[in-house]
Amino acid sequence: MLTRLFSEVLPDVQKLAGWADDSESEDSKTKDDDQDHLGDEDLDDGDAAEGSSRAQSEMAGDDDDDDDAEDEDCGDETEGDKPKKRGPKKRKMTPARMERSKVRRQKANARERTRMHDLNSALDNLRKVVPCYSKTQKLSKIETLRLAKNYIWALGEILRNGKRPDVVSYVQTLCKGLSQPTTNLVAGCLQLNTRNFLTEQCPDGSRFHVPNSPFSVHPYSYPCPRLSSPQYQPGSSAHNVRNHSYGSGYDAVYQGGASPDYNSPDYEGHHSPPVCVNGNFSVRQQESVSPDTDRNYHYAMHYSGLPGSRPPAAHGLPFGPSGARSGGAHSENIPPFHDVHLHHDRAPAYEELNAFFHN
DNA sequence: TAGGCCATCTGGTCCT
DNA sequence: AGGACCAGATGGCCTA
Repeated sequence: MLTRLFSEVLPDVQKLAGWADDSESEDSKTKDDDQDHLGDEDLDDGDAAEGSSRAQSEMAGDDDDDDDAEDEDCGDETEGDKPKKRGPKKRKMTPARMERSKVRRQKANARERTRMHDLNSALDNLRKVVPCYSKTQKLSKIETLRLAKNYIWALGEILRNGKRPDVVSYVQTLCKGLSQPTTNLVAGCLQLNTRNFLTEQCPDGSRFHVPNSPFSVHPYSYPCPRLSSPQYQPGSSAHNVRNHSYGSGYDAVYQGGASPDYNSPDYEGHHSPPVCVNGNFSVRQQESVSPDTDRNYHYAMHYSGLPGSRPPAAHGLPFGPSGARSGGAHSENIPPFHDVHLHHDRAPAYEELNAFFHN
């Protein structure tokens, strides 16, 4: 069920994307003006990066650890009329104390490394459950979160409307706010034939339609500036997800059509300007359409449980179209895929989603 | 070389 | 006191 997918993925995504509450902004970052304890934190020169100058300036007074005068390094004499600082006095940095501080800092560093590794692991798992996954071309962290957010939104729209969406809206929703390379990758994953968008133009030159499409497709009323833009270089960045520039993706015009109500209060999609989905489909994507892709001219959402609609065997998906999986159903157990894959056949939720898209 | 992305270190803050 | 979480700083790697 979709609700099960929500319950599995949503908490992580909410945490990762910072959805659940924006209360962190109200997190009082009031700096305690009494920072004498900083002097106790000896910086570890061994494994530390060359590091923050602020920290090095903080430790200036700790070098002579065996010095008896403890209070001078607070700079009290320079405070002038200010009262002497209260609170615990700064303690001497004996060699033993420095050693303990060093060990404590190393332990903290190790914990932080582990924590970040866990976070990255969670992101990897998230990459595997969003509609597009490439082992060789990983989505960046921010793009993964954006795509996941869009994906959840799209699924929610399906639940709310109770009917299948048109595929263009679905793709547009998925690609909302994504960079052009990521959009290319997503479109490639969905095997959305760019021919539909780039060449199937109506005589009036302003509307598109998708012939033979099983989906209801809404015409586009506005031409996409990217297609005629000098910056639009067909095939220049297809499948190049990393090291891309977000700049060029933000000046495009959203292409109207049937789409979720992005202005609805429960859609928080204004982090980035919308992208032009049409323009994001590069021609290389079109040119690189393999015979397999041509055979799967219809969108990859057609990978469903029905006979004859399985994904290409070359993908070698370990799971059958029924969504049955050996072992646990938790996303942690999803094995890696060898290349770009759809995920709609890996869980009952996908099966249900497929039902919407299947004729 | 600039810009994007990432890993890591670090200190501050909050919580138990 | 110690751990978790966070954000800033820094440097490395890669690509256009």
